[in-house]
Amino acid sequence: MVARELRLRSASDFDRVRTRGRTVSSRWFVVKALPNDVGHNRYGFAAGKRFGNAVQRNRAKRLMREVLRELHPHLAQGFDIVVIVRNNVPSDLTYAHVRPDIAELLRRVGLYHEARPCVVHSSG
RNA sequence: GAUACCGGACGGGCGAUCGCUGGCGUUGCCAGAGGAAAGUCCGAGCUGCAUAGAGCGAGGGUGCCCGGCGAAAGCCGGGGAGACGCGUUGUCGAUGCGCGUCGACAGUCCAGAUCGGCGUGGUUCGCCACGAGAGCAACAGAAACCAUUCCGGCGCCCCCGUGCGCCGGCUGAAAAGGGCAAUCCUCCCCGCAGCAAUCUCCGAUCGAACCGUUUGCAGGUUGCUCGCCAAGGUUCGAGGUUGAGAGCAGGCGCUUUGCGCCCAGCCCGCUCGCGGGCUGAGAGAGAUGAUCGUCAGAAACAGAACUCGGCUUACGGUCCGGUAUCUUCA
RNA sequence: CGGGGAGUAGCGCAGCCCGGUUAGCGCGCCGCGUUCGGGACGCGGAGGUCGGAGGUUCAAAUCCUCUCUCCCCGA
Repeated sequence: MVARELRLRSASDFDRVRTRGRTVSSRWFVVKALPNDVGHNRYGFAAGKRFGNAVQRNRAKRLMREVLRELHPHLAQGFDIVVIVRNNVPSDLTYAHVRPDIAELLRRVGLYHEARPCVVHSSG
């Protein structure tokens, strides 16, 4: 989980990032990023109604939050970032599947520069 | 012992590191989703609106009997009308009996009666009132709901026909005795809406009242004066936002860093109904997660959103009880 | 989270309230005719678990219960 100051809180913030932010996507996730004037990053997570029931939507959001919690110290600051899970993701998803996918998307959007992308992360 | 079905209980435990939400005495400590939290099918609390009482109308209500629990919904136990299946009286049918499964079933008994029984409601416990109607049944069949006479047989009127009476018949769910109230209706019961309810505070904005003094370049109304308007200030009211708080997290009260009483669960003591101790989720883009170790272990359905009591639906695995079948041993 | 509505042929809809004949209409589809050919037109035809399961009834698209999917509204 991410601390409250680092979360996107209002619907207007979400709409601004979703309409004007830069978008990259993979088979399972969509990442949108937009510079802000707060001085640090803020994160928002979304799972649509068609993704599954409440348990499956909460599960997906928690996995996304966990990935962003770990990657947050290594990211460029000053952006609002929205991570959206797509509806075709299998329901037996685990952290080991989610983390490389989102890290690759953040690298492609230019916020994440990992020295050796294939190495096992230290906090495992 | 195995398999299947039915009913009930449990709904992973312990440990390590990182992280989240709330509280507190804040380098930390404590607490932190369910049996269904779900569907929203019922009933209550709570809140706002409406409302004298009563009646009429609309809409809704799974409604046998007895006993128990409950605030109510409803649940538990027993019994009955009735339905279906199996067995049995040689077979088929009818009927009777036995067993099993079910049993959302009010609107009556009696040939009839202003009487009586029974049921419902009211009651001053003496008794009183009410228990009334309508509709539907395709196709087939002679005939389908105040019955009827198509066919055959028998009997009677002297004989035939006609007629009358009795018996039988194909059809159909049902053939004169009823069926349907998960048809209308009658009896009985029910105010409407819901925490995105509702209440409080702050802001934009709007309205009303009052103030608006002296000097000087100082808004508009004719150049000036007065007056009026505008700007500004104060008070009151309206308004109700992507705002804040309450509702809201065991409850209530008080002399409010706390104390007292009460409620529920668990544990302990025991003089056996009392005493003591511990515990009580409360978010607001919405808190329970991640990586591992271990136990035989990769486990289903599934996430609190105002609260509580039920109903229904979903569910891997383990344990307990019952029934049926098979196998082994005695 | 709360409150409502709808599922019927490939598509859009009737029928449901008040149960009973073959579940009907328009567009679409198929075949034939017409035309040099196509369209239009005319004739004929196919296509339906009435979202799913259970119940009431002699009989259910219709009545009752449960369930699935979709849509709308409420700060």
